[in-house]
Amino acid sequence: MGKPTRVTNRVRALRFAAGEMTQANLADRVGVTRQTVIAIEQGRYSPSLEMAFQIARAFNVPLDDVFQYPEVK
Amino acid sequence: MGKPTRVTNRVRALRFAAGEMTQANLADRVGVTRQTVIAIEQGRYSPSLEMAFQIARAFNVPLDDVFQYPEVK
DNA sequence: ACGAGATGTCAGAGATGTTTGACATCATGT
DNA sequence: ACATGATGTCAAACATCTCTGACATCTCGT
Repeated sequence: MGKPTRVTNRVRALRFAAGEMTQANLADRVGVTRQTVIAIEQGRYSPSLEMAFQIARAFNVPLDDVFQYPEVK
Repeated sequence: MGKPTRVTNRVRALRFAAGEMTQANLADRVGVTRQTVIAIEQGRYSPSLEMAFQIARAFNVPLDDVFQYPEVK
């Protein structure tokens, strides 16, 4: 619905790297719904800052490891 | 309006540190309105991830230098 | 063949973030 | 005294993000 975001992320990769972590697992850990995880993995929109922090924490990595913002506009 | 956020920020400090940067200046640079800058500086809500990235870029610092997320919940 | 788990789609309702515009206060300089 | 710029408040419209729930597809194990 929203305009596609410029922010990219490595959520899916990190999730697999973390072992048997499913979308539902991650959603639980972060405290959001599976829908939201799906939408983010697909880059349909960028999450709120709070959620971005929580996701990074779920993987125990800094925020910049999960989300990237392209150089210029 | 929104529930107060857990995310804290150093926008105001960075703005002063950057010299004569006013709220309106920053808002322009980042592409948002002055209202939004005010609300964020006051911690009334946390910005979107995109905006957080843009703000960090406006100050030429990493995102974690501007926004912090407290340890636990 | 069947059931269960993981991923995905769709649509609508609800919550949060952003804009617009009008106006108030304080400090500064002329 | 007046004008200007910087900061702040308020309220309502608007945009974006998140949730709920129902359902489809694929894979895997039994």
